Amino acid sequence: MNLYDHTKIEKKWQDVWESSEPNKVTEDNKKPKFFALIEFPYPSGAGMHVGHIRSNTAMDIIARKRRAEGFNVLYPIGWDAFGLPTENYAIKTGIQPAIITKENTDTFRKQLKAIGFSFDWSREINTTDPAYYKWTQWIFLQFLKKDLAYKKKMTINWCPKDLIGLANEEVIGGCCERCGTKVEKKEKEQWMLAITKYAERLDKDLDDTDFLEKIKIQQRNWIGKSEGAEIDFKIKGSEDKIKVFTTRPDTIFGVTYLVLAPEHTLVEELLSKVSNKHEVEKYIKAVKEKTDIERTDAKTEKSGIELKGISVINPANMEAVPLWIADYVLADYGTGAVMAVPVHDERDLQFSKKYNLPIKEIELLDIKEATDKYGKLITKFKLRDWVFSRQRYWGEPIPVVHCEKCGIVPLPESELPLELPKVENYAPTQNGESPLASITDWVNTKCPTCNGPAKRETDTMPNWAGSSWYYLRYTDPKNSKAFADKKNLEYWGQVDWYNGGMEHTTLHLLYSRFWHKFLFDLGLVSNSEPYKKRTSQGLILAEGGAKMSKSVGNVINPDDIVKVVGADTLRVHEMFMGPFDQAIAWDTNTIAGSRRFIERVWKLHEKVSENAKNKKEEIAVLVHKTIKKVSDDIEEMRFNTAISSMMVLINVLEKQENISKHDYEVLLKLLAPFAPHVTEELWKIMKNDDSIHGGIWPKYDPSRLVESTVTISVQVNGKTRGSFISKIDEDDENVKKTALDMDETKKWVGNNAVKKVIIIKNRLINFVVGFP
RNA sequence: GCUCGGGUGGCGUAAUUGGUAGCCGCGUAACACUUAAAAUGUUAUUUCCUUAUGGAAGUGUGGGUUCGAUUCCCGCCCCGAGCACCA
Repeated sequence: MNLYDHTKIEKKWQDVWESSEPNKVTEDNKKPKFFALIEFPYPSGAGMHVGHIRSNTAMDIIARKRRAEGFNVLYPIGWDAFGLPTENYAIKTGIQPAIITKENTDTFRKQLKAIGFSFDWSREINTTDPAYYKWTQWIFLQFLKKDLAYKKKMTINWCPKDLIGLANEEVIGGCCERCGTKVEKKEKEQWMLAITKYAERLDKDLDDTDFLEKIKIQQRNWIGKSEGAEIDFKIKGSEDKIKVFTTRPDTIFGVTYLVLAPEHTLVEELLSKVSNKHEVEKYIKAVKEKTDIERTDAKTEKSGIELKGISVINPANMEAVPLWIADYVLADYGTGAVMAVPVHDERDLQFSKKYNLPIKEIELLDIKEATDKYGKLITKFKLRDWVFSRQRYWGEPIPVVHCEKCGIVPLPESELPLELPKVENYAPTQNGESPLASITDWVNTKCPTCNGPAKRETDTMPNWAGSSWYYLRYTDPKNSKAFADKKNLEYWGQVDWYNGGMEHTTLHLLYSRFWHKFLFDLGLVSNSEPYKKRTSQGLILAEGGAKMSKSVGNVINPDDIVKVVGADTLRVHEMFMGPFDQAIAWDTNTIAGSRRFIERVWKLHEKVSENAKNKKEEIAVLVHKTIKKVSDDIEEMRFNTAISSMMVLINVLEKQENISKHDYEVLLKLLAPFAPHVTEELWKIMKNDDSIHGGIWPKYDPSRLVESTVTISVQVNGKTRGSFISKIDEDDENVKKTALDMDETKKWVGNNAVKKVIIIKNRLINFVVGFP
């Protein structure tokens, strides 16, 4: 018989699928729909990562199973292609980012096709395609119309190496997420999106989703909803009040001083009345010079200064307490002012000790009563508005102009897409302007309203923009009249299952939920949540457990693996390595096991016999059990144990003299989503005309999951001393009698009195005896 | 510090959710096939004591509940991820 030749088989079927497009879907109302989604990749120059394969294969298995279950499955793919690495490469080489992107997507497409994913390639999208980003810009204009996009002068996180402003989410431990450089502060006018307006719903609506619990928790922590009281403290001898926010109004009698953030708007007003004005000004200046990291690190010692000559009145006991400003109070959370209760707050305690402020012991009030009596109930969020500007070239141009007369004027929708102009030099400028600023004939334009001279906005959008709505575009990727046709949006509805990385939980996942809710409010989509279910895969680390990185040189190239053992083996291996949701170190040596498994499946077809005489109950039961196990495990993403159970089955089948066509084909069907090429080939060898991937998912008979005999374990005082084979559901008395007859039982029970007998049906019997 | 995970053979892991701990795979050893090697197949493989037989210990650690605990409860130690002066 012929040997298993993965190169030949995989090439053969990939060619067939390329021309016949079996996974191209249309909106077919006769079938239930299933929308499977993976995060579309950023087509980096490094090519595909084995981590992509882990996520893609998992959803591919689910998509293929759903097809076999009769669903109309949309499993699309595209490119999230705007971004810094491409731009930096362009700066270095002078090659246009669009050309680099084209090369990279070509490579990725080729690599993905070589793994045999069942994507609908006819719906491929690319965020850098003007026909696509036309609609990203269009959605931005809708935000602008609803005043949810606005410009704000603010201190931004500035990366001095990448010369770019970063969103809070992109600052990791005070450093740039991309290059690790320490982030600095810079004053800049920025475009903002008012995600905080949606904070309440983004938090609450998680209740209705089927996201993994840890994903919900992480989003909730990020949104940071907290309920507390807003309480007014009057400034003594003035009508002015200071509003503080506290979650502990019950501690109000313990207030010994009040603290304002150094940036609090009241500070400037109060300065004239302060007796130590000079010192206070000096202190504020010093704080502002500190970087965010120095300022917000909980470990650095707190500092502050008293506003001498000013005191505030505690509304609970009318006591006058001093007013301070301190760097541990944040201007942009709550009201920027806190009441300090050293007995109940660790930070206030530290501060009090440092500056010798009094510490007052108190009895707590009822939290509800205190809120009603002294203030009002209020909800605050940690979530901040989204900094939406980037001073870079390779992003969607923000479609507005600045007119001297009319101010900020949105481009008319008819002028979309506003395409990126070709430039010579992609490098950002030292003064923080986008490279677009230097293209004067593009920048200088006419105001759409008054026709007078105007300048185009030169900031571009962050690369989270295009990915905030891409799944909607898949439903109707070529539409030029709308971002997608209403009918298609309705047909595909919510994404049924979205798998991706945990690192996107507080960025992409939250941003896209926000955009979706906005579109829902405009009546453009019919669900308020984009994703029904969200799961995530664990990282694949390099051998030894370090992160894979190009600079360390420990990156595994999937092409090399495919060449040697084939795509089917690589897919099975990545699913078999370990639990899907846990990080795991790559180990090239163990691939041999997955390869052997596929070779054994291949070889087994020689044992298939039309008149196989195996009517063994043991095998029939095992086949039913395996169908159940594999089916259930795929739903729970326990791919490792699904494969393990197929291995158990083949270990038994191999030992038979011959096997039935039926049993073999069940194995092939179960394996098909994991290893689509080899199973299709074997399906044809079994003389089937149809495709294995179009067929019917195997069913099991629940009544045939157990054998007629079971092994009963015999324990004495909870220790296993022997076992025997019994009829299933044997009468307790008979089980007891058999067990007592055994030599092992006699030996361990001895002459001791049996105090108690515990029988677990079909599993064990335990004799509890008194010790001598 | 807070919030989530996790700790089981030489290694990756599994365990019907309280019921024979170690399935499946890797590796290792011996044997078969071979002139030989590779591949493949067979057998063994938690550790310790024991000639076999047979014992004992054993799921990070210390307690507890139970006839019985990897699983449940309490305390502690390590590892990973996320957040972090959020009042």
